This record gives sequence, structure tokens and C-alpha cells, in this order.
Amino acid sequence: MGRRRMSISRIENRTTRQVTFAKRRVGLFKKTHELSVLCDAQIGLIVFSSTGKLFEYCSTEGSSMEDMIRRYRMAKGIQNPDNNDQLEKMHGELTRMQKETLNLQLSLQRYIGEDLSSIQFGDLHELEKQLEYSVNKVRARKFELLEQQMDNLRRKIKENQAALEHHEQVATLPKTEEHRHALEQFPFSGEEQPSSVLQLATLPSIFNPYRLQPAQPNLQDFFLQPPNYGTSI
Amino acid sequence: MGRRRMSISRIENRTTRQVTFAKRRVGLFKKTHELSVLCDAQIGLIVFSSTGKLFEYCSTEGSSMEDMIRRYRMAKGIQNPDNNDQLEKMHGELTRMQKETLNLQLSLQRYIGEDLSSIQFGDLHELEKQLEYSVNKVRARKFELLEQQMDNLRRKIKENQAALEHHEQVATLPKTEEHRHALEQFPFSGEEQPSSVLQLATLPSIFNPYRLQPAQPNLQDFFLQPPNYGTSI
DNA sequence: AACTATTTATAAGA
DNA sequence: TTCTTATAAATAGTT
Repeated sequence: MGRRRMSISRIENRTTRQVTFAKRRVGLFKKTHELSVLCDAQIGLIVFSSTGKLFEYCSTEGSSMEDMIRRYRMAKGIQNPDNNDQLEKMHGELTRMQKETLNLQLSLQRYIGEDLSSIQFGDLHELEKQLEYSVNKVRARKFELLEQQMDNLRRKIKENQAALEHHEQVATLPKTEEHRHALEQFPFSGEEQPSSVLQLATLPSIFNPYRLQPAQPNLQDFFLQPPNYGTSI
Repeated sequence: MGRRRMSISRIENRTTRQVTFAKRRVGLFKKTHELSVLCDAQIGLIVFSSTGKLFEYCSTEGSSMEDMIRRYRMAKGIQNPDNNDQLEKMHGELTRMQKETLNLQLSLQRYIGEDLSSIQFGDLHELEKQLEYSVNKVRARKFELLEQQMDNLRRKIKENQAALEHHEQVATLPKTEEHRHALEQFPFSGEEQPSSVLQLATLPSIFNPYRLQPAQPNLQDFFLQPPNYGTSI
């Protein structure tokens, strides 16, 4: 539809191509609009020029290209594959975690001696035994640490004494004071621990969780279950 | 471009509209293709007829409409807003829950007497006190329940005795056997509890979580942290 | 689905 | 660029 018949293949002349693009682009959008109006069709048109510029048309009824895309995907049976899958997965995980956390919280409550009214006698007895076992373990551990400290102190005293005796032979000034000071720097360090454990022991108190604060309430924003009991000690 | 000039507004005659749609649709797709070829443009065209049928064109170079959509969103700076937002949110929640669960698991470990090696002496002492407090609470509760049972039994015995005495006056057959049987049906039901608590007490054992199995390992599939310690009693 | 009178789109030129 | 115009293409109404 011009002065000359032309074959449909890429226009090599850059200028001509750009001019043609501009003209035909307008024509295409016009025809698109006409079709959508005349025939009551929903049309979305996305055009990227060879220079990368974006032109779009959408026969919007209030909505926009995104709605067009949604409808397109609906029609194709594609449910936003990548993203939706992930969402599903995450939701499942969240639900499971929620349950797990709830169970853990309930367990902790029992060990903390809260809300015992809902426990049957037999289970109470089991709980008592468990707690006794734990106390014994804790006491044993305390004893262990105390013994180690004692050993350490005894050793230090021995060393001190040896040094002192040696000193009395060599010089007159006693170094006892210095030793005591060095000891006070580390008020309790009974055991030779592997470094990783040492690190753990010096972590912030949030990692000594048995003195933890009540459960974070942030989930209530997202889900509907309201547990909301303090795990206070 | 027809026998008659026509205004661009919805064609009311259904048949005419559908015929026109078919004709113009072909024309539109042809023009779309021509533009993409002549001017080296990338074009995506989505058409829904008024009857809901989908037609699409995409100037694909190996890729398809989905790539077109991706490029479109890139160009618009939109990164799938709704969905991505939700993903972000969920991920945040999951991370928080993970931390919470980890903390709870660590707490439980302590109350169960496991992995005490990483606890400092002072904290051990606190833990001991907490455990002692819990044991006392549990024992108090047990005592409470026992007392209630005793009261119940005493009352039943009294009733029994009264009934027996009354019986000796009225008939000769003693009803003691029947009473004992009735009691055995409920081996331990000391207390008059509110119905909600009663319900809780008879829930499946998953809700008596202090005898719970080790933490569910399902998260390892999804995340990289491997806690994996049994919370066995 | 094919025809054709007419309108519309547009290639090339100004 | 934009406007003009000769001509190709599209298509409304008809068959």
C-alpha cells in the first residue's frame, strides 16, 4: 500500500527502517484499537523497537497489561510456574514450622512448671522423673566444673609455691602478687574446652536460650493462630 | 476500506461482529508480523475474542510469550510485584521462625539435661534452680491430684457404706460389687475440671509435647542448617 | 468462502 | 522531519 509493492523482509537502510517503523507502528496500534472496540475484544500489544524502545497497547477496562498477562496465563493453564511453586512450598514449610514451634513451646512450658493442669497424672509422673534426671545431670556437671577448678587452683598454688621456693633461693622479691592477678582475670575457667565450645559459651545470651524471653509475637501478623503465652522463667 | 465508511464503535450485530473479528484479526496478525520482520522489532500480541477465545502472536527468536513478558517487566522495572512481595514476606517469617525454633530446641535440650558442656557455671546454677522449681511444681500438682482422688474415694466409700446400711434394712443383696466396677471404669479422675481443660487432657499425645519425638527434620530439605539433635526423653 | 467497491494504510517523493 | 500523493492492501457488504 504505497507507491510500490514491497517484499516483507528486513529493511536494510537504517533510516528507512526507522521511518517505516514509526509509520507502521501507528497503523498497527490504530488497527489494534479498532479491533478491540469494534469486536469487543481484549487485546494486549507489546512492541520493542530494534533500538529497544518499548511501546504498548492494552484494551483496558480499568485494568492494565498485568491483568492481560494474568488472563493470558490463566488461559494457557500456566499458574505463574516458578513463583507459585515456591509460594506453595514456603507456605507448607511455614505451617509445619508453626506446628513444631507450638509443640516446642508447649514442651517448654511443662519443663518450666507452667500450666500443669492439663496433664494427666501418669504424664505428670513421667515429667517429674525427667526433671529429676535433668537436675541430677546439671548438678553432676556443676560438680565436674567445680572439681576442675579446684584442680586448677591446686596446680596453680603448687606452681606458685615452687616458684616462691625457687625465688627465695635466687632473689628476694616475691612474684605471688602477679600470679594472683592473672588468675582473677578469668574468674571461672575450669575446663580445657575445644575452641568451638568456648565460642558457644561466650555467645550473646540469646544463645543461652533457657533464659529466653517469651516467644516472638511476629507471627500473629501473618497467621491467625494466637498462642501468646510467655515462656518466662 | 470497505464498501462503506464505518465509525469505530462496537458492532451490535453478533454475526457481523464475529465475521469482522475474524477478518480483522487476520489482518492485525499479518500487520504485526510485517512490522516485526520489516523493522526488526520484537512484538507480542495477545487477543481475547469477546467469546473468550485466545489468539496470540509473538515475534519469537526461539523464545516465546513468556520471554516477551519477562522483557516487558524488565523494561517497566516491575519485578512481579504482588508475588515477589509475598515471597519476601514469607521468607522473612520463615527465617524468624527458624531462629525461634532453634532457640526453643536449645532451651529444651537444657531442660532435658543434654549438651550441658557449653553452659557457663553461673547459668548452670540458674538452670538448676529453675529445674528444682519445676520439680516442686510438678510434685505439688501430683499431690493435689492425689488428694482429690483420696477425697473422691473417701466420699464414694461413705456413699457406699450409707447405701449398704440402707440396703441391709431394705433388701439382702449387696450392691458393693457394682460400685467397684463403676469406679474401675475411670481409673483416675480426681478433679472437677472445666470442660476445656478436660478436652485438652484427652487430646492425642502430640499435644502432650513433653514426650514429643525429636524435632521434625523436614526443614533440612529446604534450608541449609542441620540441627538434628534428638529431643528424646 | 469468494467477490468487489471502497476505504485505509503507507512508500516514496516533495 | 512532516506533508503529499500514487498506489498497495485491507475489508464491509454482498453473493
